[in-house]
Amino acid sequence: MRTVFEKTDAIALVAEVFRECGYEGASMSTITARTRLSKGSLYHFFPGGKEEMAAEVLAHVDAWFAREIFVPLETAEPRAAIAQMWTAVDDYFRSGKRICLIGAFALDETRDRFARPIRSYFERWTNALEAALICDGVPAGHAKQLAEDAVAGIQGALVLARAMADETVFERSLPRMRLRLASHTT
Amino acid sequence: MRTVFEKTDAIALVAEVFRECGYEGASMSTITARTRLSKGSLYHFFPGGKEEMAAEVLAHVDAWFAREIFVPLETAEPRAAIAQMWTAVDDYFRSGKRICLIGAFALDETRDRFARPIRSYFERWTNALEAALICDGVPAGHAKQLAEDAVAGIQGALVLARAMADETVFERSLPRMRLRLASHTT
DNA sequence: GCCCTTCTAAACCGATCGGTCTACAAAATA
DNA sequence: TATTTTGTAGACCGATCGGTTTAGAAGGGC
Repeated sequence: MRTVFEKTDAIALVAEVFRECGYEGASMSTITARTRLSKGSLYHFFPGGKEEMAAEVLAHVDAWFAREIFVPLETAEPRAAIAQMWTAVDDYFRSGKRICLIGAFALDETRDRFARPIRSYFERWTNALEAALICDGVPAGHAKQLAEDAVAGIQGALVLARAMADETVFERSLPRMRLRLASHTT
Repeated sequence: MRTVFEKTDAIALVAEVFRECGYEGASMSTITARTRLSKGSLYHFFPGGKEEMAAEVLAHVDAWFAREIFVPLETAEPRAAIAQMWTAVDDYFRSGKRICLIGAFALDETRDRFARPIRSYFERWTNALEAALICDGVPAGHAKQLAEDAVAGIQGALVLARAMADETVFERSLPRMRLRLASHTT
């Protein structure tokens, strides 16, 4: 039997393995086992091996956030864009059952390998949110800190939810952060 | 030449390697290289190998937090204990240059290996902070959420600081969280 | 002095690592 | 149908993995 995949499918499958195991924890054998893709297929799609897989996965995640969150924050009406951000975040992280792959990569030494994409993901997110807040009337000095608090709060809620193996932590935390942020624009 | 170590020294050295590389990223050769401890020494102190090293490191970290943060929160006067918590946190994470090893372990599959200690570390922290807040007059329904927000906020600030390679993120974030928490007890 | 415990050093082991290669099946092109 | 392109399967490679073992140096008790 022969199942044919597209590269896009491969990226999504591999992403889930990296998300669960981390970069070092995801060996080629776990990747092949969990994705059901043979080494042949993987090296066909990613000639550069594990490093290329991770790089493309990071780019794929970044593209999703850019489309669903960053671009709206940068270009759309601020209130609507911020509302969209919270629902997209809740969607993406499946109410805390999924973690942020880019945040996870940032913690150990794999950060050094992918410093640029990791950094630009978080910088674009906080900058876009800051701009939207300013556009919505928040004082400039205040907006940057609120934006950082929101993004950091999301990351922290994911860590806590996973550490306690209790997704309700994330579910309860997200609406509170949303209200707290909103309270500064009204 | 022969340098003699105590087990306590070994734990502290190994802890730093796990903190920087993660569990899977810290191979025996990186551990021996960075700690300057030979395999012989390591397996003398930790007959159970890597897994035992990590377990003892987790216990060591937990003991530090218990002494400096959890016990004060559980037994001392609430305001003073909470103040002590913020300074201890700032101390421990060296203003964001260090990450939380237990938080990092929680993100990938090494969480499954050490689920119990990881979970109990965060549960004790949030529970102790919640109790101190209630003792200080915060409504019971409110206190748990404030406690979770504070602990998650710390973890998130560490992720963000490291992702952006900018320790000022943590330095600026911590006092804000401190004020926010304090504002609920006055 | 002596022994015995404690601790270090490194050679060594099978297993697994990331990565390469050959062989070939299925679609696409013609 | 013949040919080329695209993708799959898995044997295979040297390097490194976590772990074991042997050998011996340092220090304390006698």
